[in-house]
Amino acid sequence: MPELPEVETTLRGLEPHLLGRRISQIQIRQPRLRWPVPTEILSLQGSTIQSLQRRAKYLLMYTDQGNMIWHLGMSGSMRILPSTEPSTRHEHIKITLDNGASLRYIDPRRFGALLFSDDDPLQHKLIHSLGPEPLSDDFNSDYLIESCKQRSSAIKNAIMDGHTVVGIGNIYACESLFLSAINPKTKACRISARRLQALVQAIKTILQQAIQQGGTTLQDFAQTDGRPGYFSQSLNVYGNKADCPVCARPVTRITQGQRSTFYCKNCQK
DNA sequence: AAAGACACCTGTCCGC
DNA sequence: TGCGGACAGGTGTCTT
Repeated sequence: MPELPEVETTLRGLEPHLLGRRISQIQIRQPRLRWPVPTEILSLQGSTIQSLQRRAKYLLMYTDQGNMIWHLGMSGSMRILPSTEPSTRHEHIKITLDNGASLRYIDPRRFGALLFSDDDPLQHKLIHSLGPEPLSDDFNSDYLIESCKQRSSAIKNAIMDGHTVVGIGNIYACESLFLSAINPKTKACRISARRLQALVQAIKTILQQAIQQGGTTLQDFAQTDGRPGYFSQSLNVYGNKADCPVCARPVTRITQGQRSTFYCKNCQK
């Protein structure tokens, strides 16, 4: 999916089009997403969108009649289009606004979700027990050192676990470990405090840069205006497309937790 | 509590 | 060209 920078990019693209707008119609073209789209969503027709928020990789939409919790899964994206624009093959949800614009949810693999929340979406069972936001002050070296102390798993798996820190998926895990020169296979509990501090900094730097570039597009992701995410050009190891930019040796691909890991054996010890 | 495997689904790419 | 298999941004759930 869409990792944190792609969800943040989506939120920023949507905000100016949605805030204060009244929802005139909600069409569920394909209810079979990761979970069936609840029919309560339709009760938001006629409501006014008051605010948007991102928590982890969830996009929260608050209206005066209830809230929506969105997740983009592996291949989801959102676009703003004129309501007259025809729907395409994998467009599963269409929300028509009172000004002739519309929000479209597109997701070829259908691993994404749209859920309804009567009360505080931050207290939803999928969300309430998640770890800190990586760009917040709560995610700092003291915190990461403490949470790695007892962990026997590889550091890459540890930072992709949403109970440690949210928002980091396969791409940004690989890129952060490259930037901090840490071998992804190293057990979390065996990494020095100094190096974990460097990792915290690397994560914050990479995510901020990716947000500035509008995220990373591999196949499906697009910004809300249809442009791709330009951080793809800044990837150092993910995708194995080129040699290591530091030492020029080939990038290595291994499998960890059924996901591909890309790293430089020479630079990441 | 923690770690690992599996499932969900569609599309693309590569080798034969 | 066609077909089979591997692989793809995530994460809840089940099993050890």
